[in-house]
Amino acid sequence: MSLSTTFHALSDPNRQKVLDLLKKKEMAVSEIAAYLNITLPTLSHHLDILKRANLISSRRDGQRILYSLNLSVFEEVSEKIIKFLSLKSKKPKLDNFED
Amino acid sequence: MSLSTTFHALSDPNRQKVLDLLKKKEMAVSEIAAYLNITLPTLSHHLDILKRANLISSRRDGQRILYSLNLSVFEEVSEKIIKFLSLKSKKPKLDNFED
DNA sequence: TGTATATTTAGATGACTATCTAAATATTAT
DNA sequence: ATAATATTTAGATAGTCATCTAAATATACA
Repeated sequence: MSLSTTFHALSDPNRQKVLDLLKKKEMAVSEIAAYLNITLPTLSHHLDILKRANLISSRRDGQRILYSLNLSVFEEVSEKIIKFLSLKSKKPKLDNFED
Repeated sequence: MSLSTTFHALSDPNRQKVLDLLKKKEMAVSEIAAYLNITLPTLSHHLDILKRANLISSRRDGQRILYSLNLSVFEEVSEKIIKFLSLKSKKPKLDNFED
């Protein structure tokens, strides 16, 4: 997953809210929706983007589908971003950019 | 500046390269261009986006325009992003999102 | 003053985004 | 089986994005 894909996934306020919610606990779609002013299809779309960015996962529980943060991936990604933001990095290997 | 604006500014690989270059030193547009496979107008556009996100500044030096990282802002922004990425954050005040 | 160099602005294009309503799918309960 | 609940998919729309070429602006040099 490229840094750009990750940054893009994080660049929408509704997706940021979703992640903030899922940091606390696993949640069903309609439960998440209660915190956002968007329709369920739109939320579904955002969840799909976060899923493709590998930041969250889902599992079915009866009628509901529960979404949760991909903890380990999220941490990896955070590391990567922090490294990118770091000013002390000596050799930015420009040719090695994934993008 | 909202987190979304910042994430968006960071979500393009060419802009990431520009920032990585400017972390090292102040650079003229054509100097930066040498590292990227885009035309000067496109680079100019990216510089404008980074500038609007308050991540970089420019000053004229003769014919050239030198771009540099807004060090203090860049650090502030990094802090903000790191806080957002932090899993230990207790109370994500969802209603207080800038976005 | 005219020419070369550096950068930005204007205008266009095709791709992608967030959003919606309506319809489809899947599960549970009666 | 039928109805209710939960979520996703389909299809449309208006807006934004990265990119380009061509033209404009600004500075320096001869």
